[in-house]
Amino acid sequence: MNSIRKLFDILFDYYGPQHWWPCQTGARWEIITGAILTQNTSWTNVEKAIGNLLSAGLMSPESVLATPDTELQELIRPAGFFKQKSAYLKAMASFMLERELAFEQSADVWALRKELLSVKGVGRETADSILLYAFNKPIFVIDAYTRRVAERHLHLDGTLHYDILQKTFMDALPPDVAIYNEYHALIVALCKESCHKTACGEICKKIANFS
DNA sequence: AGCCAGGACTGAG
DNA sequence: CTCAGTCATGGC
Repeated sequence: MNSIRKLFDILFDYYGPQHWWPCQTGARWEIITGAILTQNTSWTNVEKAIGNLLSAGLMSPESVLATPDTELQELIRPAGFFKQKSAYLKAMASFMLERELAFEQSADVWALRKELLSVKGVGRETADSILLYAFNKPIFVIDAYTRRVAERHLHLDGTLHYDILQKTFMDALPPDVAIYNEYHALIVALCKESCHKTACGEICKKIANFS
């Protein structure tokens, strides 16, 4: 058993299933919207922006594209970087209108990833989050939390290149959407409980026993 | 009063 | 390819 799998087992045993992505409607476009709005931004701010969009009846690619930039920017303002992100949302909305069906049908995850990376505003993490949580494709998401946990609990170099770190996790795990989905969610759960605090909680002691 | 949050783009070297 | 500068709000 490798330590990456062990950590998953410990976290799953401790926290249980997380049923991500955090979402009001569960709609695919809301997941995609959240993935873009949360770029370098706390989730509480993203929730406000998403709430504004829902209240305004603008939670779909079509309605977003039909909204003037300045109006869209006001709605997503709480999520920060609102000028950039309004453009990113529209770019992604156009892309979805064009490619959503093809994405549902294709099993070539890496080809889909490459396509997503060509959309303005979509980097590696955003692309992988969309693939995993909006389309249920088997790909592992690396983010700031993952890097923190990798360094702190798995003795890995948290500054490794995204693709390298991603491959490290994927090679150590079964190619299973449910596992990739849960693992990332569990890492977030762990970080929200203890990684920001100076003192580690009970869970960190359990992890320490193995590593 | 700063510092930072579930990044990505751009330009420079 | 690596690196700094830029983008912006809200919570602590």
